[in-house]
Amino acid sequence: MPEIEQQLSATRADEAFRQIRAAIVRGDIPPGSKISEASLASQYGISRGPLREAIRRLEGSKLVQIQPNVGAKVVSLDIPQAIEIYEIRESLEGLACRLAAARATAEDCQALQQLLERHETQIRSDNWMSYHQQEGDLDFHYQIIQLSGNARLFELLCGELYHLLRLYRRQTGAQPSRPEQALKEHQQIVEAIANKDEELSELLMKRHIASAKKTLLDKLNQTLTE
Amino acid sequence: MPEIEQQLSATRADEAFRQIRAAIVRGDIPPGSKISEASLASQYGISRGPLREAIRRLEGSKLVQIQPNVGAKVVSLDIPQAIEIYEIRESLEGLACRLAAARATAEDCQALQQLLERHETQIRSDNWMSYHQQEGDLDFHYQIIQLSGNARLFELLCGELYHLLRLYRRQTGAQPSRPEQALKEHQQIVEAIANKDEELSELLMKRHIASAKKTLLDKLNQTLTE
DNA sequence: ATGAGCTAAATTGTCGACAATTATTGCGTT
DNA sequence: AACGCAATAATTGTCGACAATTTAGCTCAT
Repeated sequence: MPEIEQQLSATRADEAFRQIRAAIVRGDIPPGSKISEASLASQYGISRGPLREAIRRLEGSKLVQIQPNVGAKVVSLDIPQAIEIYEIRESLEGLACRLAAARATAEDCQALQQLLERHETQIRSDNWMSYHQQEGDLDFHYQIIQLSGNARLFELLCGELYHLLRLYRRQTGAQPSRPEQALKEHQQIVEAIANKDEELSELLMKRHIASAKKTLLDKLNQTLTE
Repeated sequence: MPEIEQQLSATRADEAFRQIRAAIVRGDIPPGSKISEASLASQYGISRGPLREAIRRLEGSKLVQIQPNVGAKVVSLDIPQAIEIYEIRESLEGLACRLAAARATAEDCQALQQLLERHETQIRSDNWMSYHQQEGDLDFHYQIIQLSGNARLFELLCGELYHLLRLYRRQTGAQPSRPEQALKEHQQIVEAIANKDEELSELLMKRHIASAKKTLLDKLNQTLTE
């Protein structure tokens, strides 16, 4: 019996891409910092060729910005840029939620319900850290987006925007910060989906995200007036 | 006097990226066809290194799909995928139009008006080809999106989705096919923006795009039932 | 004829070295 | 001491060659 080799990535460039992306989102490579090809190449034990390919793919994910003949820098999001992202997210997740309401089966809704119940018990427990808050919140949104059935929408939201959101949250240390309210809104959303009420589902999801956007707008105004 | 060298792109990889992208969108490299690194490299007179970087960036633009150890293929959109794109576009351009209504100045609205008047005269002229139809239509949407003031939204719609739309239209030979109706809808949208009616602007734009989406849905059903 | 298995050709992945550009350091002048 | 400039160091861009993998073609047995 041959050993089962867990082939995480077929190519070294792909492997480097995933690891660097994780390092950026995790905050190990701080936002705004310059990426040295030679340094990273030796760090991952690969040549500069595959590494450059990985960087080009990171650019496609909007996680780094490349300046020709100068180098790549990890993106650093300011508040106006984060607001731009939230505007897009509000629109797209509203769409996702409407589509989910149209297509979700009874089993799908039950799974969503169970997810929320898990979150509720976790909120009431003591070892509920802000990290799990964030991940729990993202779990819920991931599920909804996947239920939309629009693969490109899923790719766009979960494959691009969410990495940027994670990055921004880690950069500013901003946690969702209102777990009970968020859970309540999540429950309302699931109820609307279960009732197959497309319009209400979209409205509630947009409002849910708009409340997070408003926090950013307040922070921006606060920054401008002080 | 030294000759003025028009430095279109700083690097060969970037130059190749733009040229290949143009070739794909133009249809010179047909959808679904495989991309040979050696062939393209010699065609553009560069080495395989920069070419591979260009391909990785094309993957980021969703114009090619890469299979490790196999190669890159130009994407080939079927009707369900095109519908997915139109769903996203409907949502995002609705957002863009609402933002544009909120921010557009009187001069902006006047420029939009003049653009539509140019289109009107072109429609009534004889040498009005479907190619210019499409470009004129895109012109209008470009302007609106730019007026939204959301740079990331502009990047997303005009830098990614629109290339895919062009590709799909060229692949299927589907022209907008209702220039008078489209122009009328464009005029209504501009009027709503000029009145700073955000909700109506968003509604009209979404409806405008939804009508194109419906054409695709009809085609899909027709394909399924025949 | 058809299909499995092997061999060879073609294609992709990776590397190290060199060229070109940019960033830095140190010097000299004002 | 501050500024500009030149030489140098560091970094990015590019190339050609080799390794690894996939694909194509061929042989041979059923």
